[in-house]
Amino acid sequence: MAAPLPRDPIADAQRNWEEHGWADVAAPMAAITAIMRTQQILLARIEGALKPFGLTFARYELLALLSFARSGALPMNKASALLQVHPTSVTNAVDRLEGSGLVTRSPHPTDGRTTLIELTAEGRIVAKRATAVLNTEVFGQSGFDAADVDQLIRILGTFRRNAGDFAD
Amino acid sequence: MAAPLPRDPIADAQRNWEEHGWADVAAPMAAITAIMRTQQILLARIEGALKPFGLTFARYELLALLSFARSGALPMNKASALLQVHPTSVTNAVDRLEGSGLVTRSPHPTDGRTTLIELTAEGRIVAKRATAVLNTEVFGQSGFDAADVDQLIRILGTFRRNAGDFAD
DNA sequence: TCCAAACCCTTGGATGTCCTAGTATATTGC
DNA sequence: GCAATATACTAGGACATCCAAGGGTTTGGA
Repeated sequence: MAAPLPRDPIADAQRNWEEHGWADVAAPMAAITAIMRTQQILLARIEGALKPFGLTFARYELLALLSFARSGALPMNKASALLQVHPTSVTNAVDRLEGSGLVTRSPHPTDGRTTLIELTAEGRIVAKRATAVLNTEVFGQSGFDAADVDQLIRILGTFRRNAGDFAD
Repeated sequence: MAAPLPRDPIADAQRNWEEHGWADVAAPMAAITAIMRTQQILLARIEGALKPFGLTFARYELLALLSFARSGALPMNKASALLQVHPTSVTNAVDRLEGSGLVTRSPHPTDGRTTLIELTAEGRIVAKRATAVLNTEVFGQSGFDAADVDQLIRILGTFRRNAGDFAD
């Protein structure tokens, strides 16, 4: 782990923005940069917790999504839409999960264009165990207090809705 | 742009967590997932704004950092620390920026191990123009209201400090 | 009926991130 | 003064993401 910096680099950037005549957008710049950095920190924690399972976050998300589907199966395009990633990213994740024996591909019964992704028995077990570890090691120790968690859910929920993620 | 989903997939995930007996970590899970998704949306906006300049966010960050350095030059390891990315990521960014003629590498005057990255005249101009576009198209239209921006800066600042980013 | 438009998935290419190693230079301790 | 340790950067590899393009399947209007 790198030694902490003496000062917050994002606060410094905000000051730079203000001094260069961009005071009107300095705060949003700092907030957005902080989101980028926070994502990086959280992703590293998540990947670390998943490593023992041979999973990455992208693959875990797909596994978790399938485990919540009634039938344990979903069309590729549905998974792409729900995970909000490019279809090729799903292809990539399925290739690797299939290689690990955690999911299988099968043809859609009525639509020849569609491929169904299905959880294997082992995939279901791994999803359960990985979730337990993530809950304990990451989500249970997020470092956000309860009130801030609520704030984040509210603020980011509004943002995502305005960005066109969902209509709700 | 994909059509909005009928419902918020993260809120659905939160409900799933609660129904499976993980109610105690359902909210932090939702907050963290929302941060991941928000980062993805913001990154796409930023990359879109930078595309006309032939820049990516990683390269822009390095350019911006250099433009705020008094001398317009920084050692690679300093840049790595301030941008909080792996040294190899800086090597990669410098390779490409150097190829575009926006920065140059030069030996450190006293430490033979160190390489200085220096902004070229063109690099300085591009940095300035790219910043102007980002300010107008992204930071100036973040979709966060002023009060929420303050909340984000506070919440994520505390998080980053606790994560060991800075001592401040 | 039949062909064009729409849709689904995959392949190939470009980028970025990190990790592990390896090379070169500095610094430290005996 | 010299060997051991620490630091700085780069090369190569694994993954993930997106875009552009291509081939197969469906759907819908002429």
